Amino acid sequence: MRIRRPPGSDEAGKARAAREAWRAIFDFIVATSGERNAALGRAGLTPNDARTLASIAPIAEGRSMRSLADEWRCDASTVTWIVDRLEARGLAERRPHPSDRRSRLVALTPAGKKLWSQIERAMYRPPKGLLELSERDLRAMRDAVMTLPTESPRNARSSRKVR
Amino acid sequence: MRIRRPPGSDEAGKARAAREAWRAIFDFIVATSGERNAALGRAGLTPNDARTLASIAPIAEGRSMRSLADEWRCDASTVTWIVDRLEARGLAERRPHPSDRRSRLVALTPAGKKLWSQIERAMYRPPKGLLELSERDLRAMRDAVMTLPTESPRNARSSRKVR
DNA sequence: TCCGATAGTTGAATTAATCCAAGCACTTCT
DNA sequence: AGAAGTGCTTGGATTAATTCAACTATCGGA
Repeated sequence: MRIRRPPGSDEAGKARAAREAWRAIFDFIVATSGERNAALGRAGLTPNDARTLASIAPIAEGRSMRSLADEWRCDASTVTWIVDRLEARGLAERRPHPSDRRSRLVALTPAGKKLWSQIERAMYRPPKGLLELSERDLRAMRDAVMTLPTESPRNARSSRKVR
Repeated sequence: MRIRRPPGSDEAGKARAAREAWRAIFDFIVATSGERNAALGRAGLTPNDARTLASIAPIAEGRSMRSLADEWRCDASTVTWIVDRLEARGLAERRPHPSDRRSRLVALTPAGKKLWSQIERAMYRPPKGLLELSERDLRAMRDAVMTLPTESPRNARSSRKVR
């Protein structure tokens, strides 16, 4: 039995386009992940380290350990361990919280900021394969993809007050 | 000093479109990676396990340990360890190589195939945010992105004969 | 002023992932 | 046939990541 589709846009068509687009993107991401991981490795960072830098970098004053544990849904002691490592390498530092003496704010050191900006540049460099697309396609893609919801992982959905 | 650009399409514009597109895609991937990792976790798989399943699944007869070590650029004993784990869970099995008795072919068991097909489905399900795009944008994106070079990581660039 | 929550650390334990060195079994080259 | 090379496993070691339990210091409400 054939389904009669309305002449304009139909949901099935949209879902199908999304599915096909996502599949292609996902495969491309997987295919190019090697380059990015290698870049991290060259910088002496684990993927975890990179995630940590990414979480800390946007907030210059620093973020509490607690807020990191909430964002990553891990035990507080895991954060202690992760930050210890970064601190030992001079990439991050603990600062006193201005109003709560229990809390410590984790912020990047100048060295940490510098390294992170390098990493960021490497991650944001389009993989070579992308440049094989036509300019027309790239523009269309850019216009579409730039309207994607950002939903920063930083603004975590938590009942606790973050920061 | 201004650069005079040809009237039609210019390289700088293309590079810029690529850069902006990639950045948006990359951010989206990062923002949605939590869901996918959670799906893996629910299946009791590490990211590494998933990579392994993905490497083995496409070749029904099985792949030699050596070819996996080459693909992942790791020590042979690491592959032994990884396959041991999968085998202990009944997801993969070692079979004799038909012509070289030193070699063993690693293949998925029926349970492994089943689990992998579930994982694959979960990975290829478009994240909710993607559906917020208009059908028009999704189609444009799909059409662009489907011409992306696949460059399967399976056909590794190695001087050794793989398989 | 207490007392219960909260922030963070420490110590001990576990699991994943990885390497290297040795060794065995088998293949291939001369 | 012998020697050299290849495929894989074992044993030992290391590092990353993570948890839980116990503890200290501090905050905040009744």
